[in-house]
Amino acid sequence: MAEPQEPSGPPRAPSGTHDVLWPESARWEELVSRFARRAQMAGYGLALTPVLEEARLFRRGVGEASEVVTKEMYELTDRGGRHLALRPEGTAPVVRAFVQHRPSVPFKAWYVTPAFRYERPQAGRYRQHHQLGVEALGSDDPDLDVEVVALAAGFYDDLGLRRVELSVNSMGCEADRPTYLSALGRYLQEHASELCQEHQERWVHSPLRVLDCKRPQCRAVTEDAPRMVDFLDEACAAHFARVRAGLDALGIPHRLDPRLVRGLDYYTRTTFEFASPALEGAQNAVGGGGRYDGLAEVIGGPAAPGIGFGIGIERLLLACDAEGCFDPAVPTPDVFVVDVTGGQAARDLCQELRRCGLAAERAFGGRSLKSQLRRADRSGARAAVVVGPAELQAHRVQVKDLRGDRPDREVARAVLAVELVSDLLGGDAGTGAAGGGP
RNA sequence: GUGGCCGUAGCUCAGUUGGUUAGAGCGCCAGGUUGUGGCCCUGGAGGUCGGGGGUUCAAGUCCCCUCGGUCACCCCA
Repeated sequence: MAEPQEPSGPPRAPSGTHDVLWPESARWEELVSRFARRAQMAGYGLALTPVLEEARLFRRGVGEASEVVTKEMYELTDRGGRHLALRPEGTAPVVRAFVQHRPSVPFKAWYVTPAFRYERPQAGRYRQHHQLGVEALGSDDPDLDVEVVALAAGFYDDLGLRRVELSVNSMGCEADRPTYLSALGRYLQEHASELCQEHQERWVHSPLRVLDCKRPQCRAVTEDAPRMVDFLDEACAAHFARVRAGLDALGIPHRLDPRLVRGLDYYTRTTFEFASPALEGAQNAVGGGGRYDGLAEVIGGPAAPGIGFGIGIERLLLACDAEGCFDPAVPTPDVFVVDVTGGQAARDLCQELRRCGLAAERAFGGRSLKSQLRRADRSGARAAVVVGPAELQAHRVQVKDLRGDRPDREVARAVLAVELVSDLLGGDAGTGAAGGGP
């Protein structure tokens, strides 16, 4: 544990965290709203759960064996002596809420949340990153698996991503996994000397992790290792077959990856991962998830099967950049109010125009006419409303078309809002929005 | 947590073998037009050269430490 040293200079975002400011944040707004729309269309409602949870939730739920919990979790003791943790992932908290409140099933929820993992930061890997996800509890119907995977796949499609590759596997269940683990164990024992240095030591402790190892020695060994999919009992095999048939039926391309092992301990049966080959480097998983039929029980609740996924927003946006897609227009004001008579007119006009449904912007601080018009232009507003002494006197304003070549015109102040709504919003919007208190 | 590379204005970057007051483009502000934006021209503001220590007559340039970024490992979103 490093001795913390007092940083110098003004405070900055901690290592591995980052700010998202305008206009980049406009992409986040659009991204989240598209996901929300898709989730709602499929019957998922928003779930908001605390960023802080009891640390034991993750120890038990995510698992003592997972590195996410053992090496990467942000833990703290609060003033009341409670042992808490910043959520390292999104599933366990939703399952905890499900167990705590027992909503009717199937319980289908979507979320957007920060997730915290103490790792060495690099591109696409942060100590605080953000995930979009869904969880569906209370049914083990394989068609639910298909629905969940299809939701994610459709979302990638929505963003214009064309190169996202879906891998699927089945991890089996409590009944058939021991048989597989002993078969895998026997195989690894025979080939232990051929494994990479790290796994020569560790294969006994976590044999499944060897399957995930990317070093050539381990890859060579696991190429012919026993595959979980060959050890599924009848029910699990049928379940997995139905899932794959469902994906085929919906036209969702996918590839069986018998070595797909996910790093969180709770997974059973269906697991899946979306990777973007457009992303350089190792951080190319843009989403992943699976079924967790034992999780609710593990954390002390009723038996309740479930499935879900998480999508990393930062990585997803990197993938969009790499593919050159999802570049939504940054919202701009409809109208920019220029006032060289002291500011009261701008104050009042902005309020009025906004009430009528127009996005109105202005300058502050008594700037020159030239300066205000320059800002109007750079704001991207389609029109400028100019108020000078003469206009003020005559109860009129000048309207300038900033994007086209329509000549300037004078409009009576009293009818300005109506005129602009008609001009800029196509005539029908905003008419009901006027009135009401300030 | 291990190792490699990098850190100069808000942004993208120049800065010669260590050598006067550290530069450019973009952006920002103002002026060129006593009331008219974009294009153009002129000027201005803005830098503890990431931070600290050391070597030296002299450090943005060299050394050490540290912080941050980045890449690989690891892990995963």
